[in-house]
Order: sequence, then C-alpha cells, then structure tokens
Amino acid sequence: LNEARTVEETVTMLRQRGTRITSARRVLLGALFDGPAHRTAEQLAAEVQKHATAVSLSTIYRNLDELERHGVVVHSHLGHRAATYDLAASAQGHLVCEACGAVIEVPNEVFRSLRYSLEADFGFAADPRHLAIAGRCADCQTPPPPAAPPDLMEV
Amino acid sequence: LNEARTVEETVTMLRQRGTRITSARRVLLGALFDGPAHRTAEQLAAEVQKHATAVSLSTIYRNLDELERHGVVVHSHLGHRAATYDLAASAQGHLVCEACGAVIEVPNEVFRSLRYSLEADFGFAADPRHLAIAGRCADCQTPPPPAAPPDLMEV
DNA sequence: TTCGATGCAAATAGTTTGCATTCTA
DNA sequence: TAGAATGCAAACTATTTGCATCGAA
Repeated sequence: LNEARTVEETVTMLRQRGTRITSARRVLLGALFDGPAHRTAEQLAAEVQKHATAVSLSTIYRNLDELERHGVVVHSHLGHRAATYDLAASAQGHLVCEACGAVIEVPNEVFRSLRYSLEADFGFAADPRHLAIAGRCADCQTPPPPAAPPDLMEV
Repeated sequence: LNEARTVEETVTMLRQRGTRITSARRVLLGALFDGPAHRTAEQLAAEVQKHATAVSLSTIYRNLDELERHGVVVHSHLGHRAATYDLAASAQGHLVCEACGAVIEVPNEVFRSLRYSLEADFGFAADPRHLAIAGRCADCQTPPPPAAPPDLMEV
C-alpha cells in the first residue's frame, strides 16, 4: 500500500491526504525516483540542489519524515553513520560488510523463511525492507588481526 | 574465540595481549558479566559508578572499544538511539519493534538457514551476534494510521 | 487568506579526540 | 619509569526544533 510508481502518482496521493506540494518536495521525490538506493539525507540534499534553488537540510529531513509517514520511503541504519533512505516500493534487505562498509542488496525472497519462523515462534512481523544484516562480504572474510582491526571505511 | 567465561579469564587474556588492567576496566568487565544484555555506554557507566569512583564516559567508550577489538564484547545499533553492548560469548540476534521499541532476544539457531543461504548465494558471512531485525512485535501488529505514526518509544 | 512548509540558527544526542596527568607493569 | 590509561573539555556528526517568514490551495 502507498507504493506509488511515479512522482506524479505520489504527488496526487499526497495531495489527497492534505499534504502541500512545494517545489522542493517535488524535486526531492524526483531525486528519490531517479537515483541510486540507500542515500543519506545529505546526499539527497545535494541531489536536490542540482535541480532547484538551495533547500535546507532540515527541510530535507522534514520531507523525508513526511514521506515515510505516508509510506513512500523507508529508512535504514546501515553501519554507524547516517541513515539512508529508499523508496518503499523498491526497498530490499541489505547486507552490510563490517570490514569494508560495502552494502549488498538482497531480494526479499531470501528472507521469506526467516520471516515465517519469526512470525510463528515470536509473533514478530519482520519488516523485510528494514533488514540490515551485519557480517563480512566475500572480499573481507579473513578476521581482523587481534587488537588491530581494520577501520570501518565507506566505499 | 576470545570468548572468556569469567572476568578473571578475560583479565588474564587481556594482560597476555599487553592490555593494562585498571580498576575501572575490571569494574566494567564485572558490570558486563553481571547485568542484563544490550546496555548503552551510559547505562554501563552508571553501573560502573556504583562500584568504583567516578569513571568518565569517554573512558567507558574507550574501554568498550578495546574490549570489542579483543573480541570480548560486540555492539549493535538497536533503533535510532545509542549503541548497545553485550558480551560476545552471550550475544544473540535481536528483534526490534519499530512501534514500541521492545527488544526480543533470539537464539542464534533461528538464523542458521538464513546464514547458510547468504553464504552460498552472496559469499556473505553474516555475524549472528550483530543481527538486529526491525519489524513489529506481537503487541504492535496493527499498522500505524496514515500520517500519524506512533512515536518510537523506548521501553 | 489561512495554515502548512521553509530557512536559519541554535539545541540536542551520541561519540570521539587532544592534551596534560596518573598509574600499571 | 616508560608508555598505556584516564579525566576533562572541546570538537564532531547526525538530527531535531523554535521561530519568524513564505507560499500552496
């Protein structure tokens, strides 16, 4: 639900719900529908600046909040840094490498049976779009040397 | 590995590796072995204060870092707030309710088959101790009313 | 023409760091 | 007694908020 496919569909839905459509808001939606997944508020702000007059970061945060409230975007906390935002319709689970910071997108089917048993055993409805699983990617399988770990580094 | 069972075992291991054992550090270990799971640095600091003269929060952070580097503790980010720390030996996966903030501990076996397929399909070695899965607990299954979500509240 | 949206600056939360001092090994 | 650990305060990052102004409907 609330998973509109285009900017205009989303705009219509938001307006029906009483949200006003400002230019900044429309441009933010454009950036979300356009660009890559899991971007931070700051990255989205930078993207928005390219297409519109300066929009303050707090407005970006407020708009992302609003969009999340309406089910248009979801955010997740990958690693130790800023939250990242994705369109709800296209959000997937992610694997986050503790060593190199790489983020791997994973189709939601992979989590189907886990979700089933969490539901059955704990009555817990896992949100597949919010899944962020820490571990080590194929390139970083060797454990860190004792007492001298690799720094968490963004890629 | 590095999963010592007692404070003294851990102290011995740390000393062998060249880490100095201060009183604050020993008390912090005591607090970790003693108290409940997933406590924040601040909560651990408060616990330490009870048994020792004031220890500054930055020292707690530095010590938790050091202990994590030696594989004694692991930390995870549950929800939007402070990181929580657990003894590596006893760390389990957690389910975090997006609505009420409840944290449910889950035995690592539940994730066995997921870990197997992540390894097989993506070459990704999931860290079972770092697993934090968002969703809704049994008490919070009803979705939030449109445009008026419940606040994230710690329990 | 009203009330929601914005900009700006300041507040906040969590965590890290520089530096002089203290204490373990 | 060398070098690791600490305290304190200040820096830092990500995010939120108060308030006056602006603009969509």
